[in-house]
Amino acid sequence: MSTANSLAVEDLGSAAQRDRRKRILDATIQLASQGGFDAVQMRAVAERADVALGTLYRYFPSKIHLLVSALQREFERTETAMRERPVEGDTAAERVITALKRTTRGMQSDPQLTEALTRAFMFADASVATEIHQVGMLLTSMLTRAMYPEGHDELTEEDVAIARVIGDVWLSALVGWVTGRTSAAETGQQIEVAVRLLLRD
Amino acid sequence: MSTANSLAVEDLGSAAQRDRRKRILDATIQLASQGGFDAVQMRAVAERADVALGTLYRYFPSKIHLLVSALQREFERTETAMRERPVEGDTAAERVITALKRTTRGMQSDPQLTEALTRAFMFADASVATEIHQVGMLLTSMLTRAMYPEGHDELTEEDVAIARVIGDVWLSALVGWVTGRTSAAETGQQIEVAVRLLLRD
DNA sequence: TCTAAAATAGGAACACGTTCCACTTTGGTT
DNA sequence: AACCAAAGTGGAACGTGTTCCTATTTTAGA
Repeated sequence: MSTANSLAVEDLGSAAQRDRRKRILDATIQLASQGGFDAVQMRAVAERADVALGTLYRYFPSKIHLLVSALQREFERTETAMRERPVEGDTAAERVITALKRTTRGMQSDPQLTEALTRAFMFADASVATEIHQVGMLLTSMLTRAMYPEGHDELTEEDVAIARVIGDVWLSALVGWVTGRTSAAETGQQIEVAVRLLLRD
Repeated sequence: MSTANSLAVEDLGSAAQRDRRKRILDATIQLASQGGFDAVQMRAVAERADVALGTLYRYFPSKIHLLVSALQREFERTETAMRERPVEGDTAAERVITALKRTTRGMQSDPQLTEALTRAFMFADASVATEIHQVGMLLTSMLTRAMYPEGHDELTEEDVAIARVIGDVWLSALVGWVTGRTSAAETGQQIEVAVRLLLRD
């Protein structure tokens, strides 16, 4: 869209557009935080972001896109934080467990928000593939970094496979918790067991 | 509800009620099979099942309940079939892989239906906990039976944990496939890798 | 500075899940 | 056989995601 000066893959447009986008995502997170998935109503988001409904749909073509994009932004924050302050621990298993539990605890401290973002993620269809993929990459990279903190560039296929399996379990556990099928403690257990099964060294 | 003669946990009511329930689930599966999640519209289900909209809601309090109940019925069929013709294979890993691939292939032969049922399952909230739990039990029992075909009654906690992790991976893989993020081949790969990581003996 | 194109505002309209209501039918009890 | 409570019918109505349209404002380029 903008004629020059696009930094990379992402072209965020003018400052005004970046600002609108930010306002929309902020409004989304606020509403989700207060009332979960159902409270994120497109008219409410538009109003709170001080934007017309049509504009909201120009930026995000559906409620699911909107929520998954919000998830992506939150997740990028988490990933940055984790990169700045890496987890400690003697074994890969310990570090991964610590990293996941830290993240999980963060999410569980805002249950409504987590519910909204997780449900959106799980409900997303093919049209959201791009955003979903990015979130998946972030998760995998977070996990492999916890496995090999010192920039090992020797990631075997097995390493990546393990990270992906752990990611799957974590997502399932999160869904279980979000939908009230498992307690926070059980969620932690579930992750810990899986990691120990996969990373025994 | 019925005064006497309730066999067990499930009380399915009179023959007419069983028949209505069956007609509704049949209609659901037909519509899902043709057009996926979006095509399962409550008015359309009611019409095809020859039932009033209010009656449909009396039997199934929401679209999600309806679809998850349909999933449950389908899954029970699968589980029975698998019980009658157990998978063969020398190791637990082989048998589990075969069982999952067989099931996956069955689901992939009706993509729209699978999409509808899987999305409903992932979107379900706490109010569907009962049905979800039953499906989870079916899946775990299918997996442990593949792991120990000859009625081993010595299921350790680790065995169950492994089965659960495999189930999680399978679900994630299925979601990935349903939402067009991964191909059928990749889905099989993903499952196979996970099982081999977890069941190396 | 002026102008055409793009973006936004504001809001009506539509679709589908869900609820509700008035009326009718059914099935078991007396 | 008459009766009553439960179940079912048919359809209106409501909420929220989504689409669409016109008028206005902003932006980029000549």
